[in-house]
Amino acid sequence: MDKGDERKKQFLQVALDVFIEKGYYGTSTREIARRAGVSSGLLFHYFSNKDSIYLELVKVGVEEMKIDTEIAMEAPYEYLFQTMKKVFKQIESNPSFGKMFVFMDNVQHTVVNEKDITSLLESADICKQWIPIILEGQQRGEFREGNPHSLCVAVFGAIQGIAQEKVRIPSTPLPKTDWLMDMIVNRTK
Amino acid sequence: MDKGDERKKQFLQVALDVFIEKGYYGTSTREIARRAGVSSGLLFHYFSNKDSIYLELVKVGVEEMKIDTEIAMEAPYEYLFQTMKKVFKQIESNPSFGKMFVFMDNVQHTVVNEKDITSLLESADICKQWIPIILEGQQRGEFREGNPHSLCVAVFGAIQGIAQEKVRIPSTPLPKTDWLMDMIVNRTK
DNA sequence: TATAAAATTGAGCATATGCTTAATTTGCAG
DNA sequence: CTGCAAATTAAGCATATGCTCAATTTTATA
Repeated sequence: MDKGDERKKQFLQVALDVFIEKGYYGTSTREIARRAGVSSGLLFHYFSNKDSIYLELVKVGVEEMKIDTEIAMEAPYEYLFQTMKKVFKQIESNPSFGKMFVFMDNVQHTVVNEKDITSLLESADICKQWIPIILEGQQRGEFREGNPHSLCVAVFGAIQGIAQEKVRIPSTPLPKTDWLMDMIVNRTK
Repeated sequence: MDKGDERKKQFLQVALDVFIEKGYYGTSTREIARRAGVSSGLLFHYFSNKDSIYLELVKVGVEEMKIDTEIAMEAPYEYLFQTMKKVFKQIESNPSFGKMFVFMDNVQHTVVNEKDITSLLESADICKQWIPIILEGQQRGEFREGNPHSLCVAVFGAIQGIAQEKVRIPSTPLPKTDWLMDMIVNRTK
């Protein structure tokens, strides 16, 4: 394994922690370097600037947030259910997955003057991905009536909230997937 | 009305906006002053330092988050339902209420080296306030079985998520209170 | 109008930040 | 061991930040 790649990965891991704790602006390149136990100059040997570290993390996050729209459209209820289950399982077993979740939430709510990031984020907008699927689920009678955007925000807000709490307090017990499904599922059927 | 109080209120309003956009560390006293249209020196005529502006906002937020435990214990379901309704109504009609909601969420997830803030936040911990009430609701059979902490995080995560989206995109339609109640209500009864 | 208090400015100090760069160390193929 | 590329450091520059303070303007009141 390339030693340089190892370093780079280490920097990204450390940067993720600091970004979560202090946000984009509160994170200094010096602190990332310090937590990695090296000089700050080395950071700029691997990354061209602070933004590029952030951007690289955002790219990873965007990739993780992407869903398979085709499969989802075939069985909205089943897909949402399985996706939630998978996400919770990952959050439980792999701390860095939860961290990435929290990070992406912060990213969404932080104004950063970098058009690369802004455009990247549009492609990671959960609502944009999910609204068509929710609509499909409603047409099939699997999901309850109501504004799909609201439903989306409620469901994923809950997931985000849970992830946040889990990262802050790792002992937080995760909810049952059914509870969240009850928010969106059509029970009148 | 005292002119000084007016200024102070203006600073707090502006600061809330910047804190939400850029977080604690990304917010500079100069930017707050600039957005208020005055020199940065004036800011320190009204506030002793940056932390004290932040702290004052946190205090307002904590006050708004407090619930009346006694009434809540008497009728958990009804209280949660009414509280949610009130919160949504306020978010819809009063933008600064929604902002404060988002701000308090950011505050919870930002590490700030100020013990005053840390201790203040403990008293504003939503889960600490709600878990006993959820337990009471479960004993009465109004709320479903399951870990109260999980239930709490799920419900309030959803509310937070909705508030976030509403502040970022004011046209976001709010969900029906019933949807969120379905997450926690006992439907087997 | 005179005067004191309050409001406001703008320059500036000490420190922190993003980033560069020349110099030094490390690791390794020949 | 030698030599060379990659890894790493440390100093430093330009700028931004939190905050102070003396000086100026505005306001109010007698």
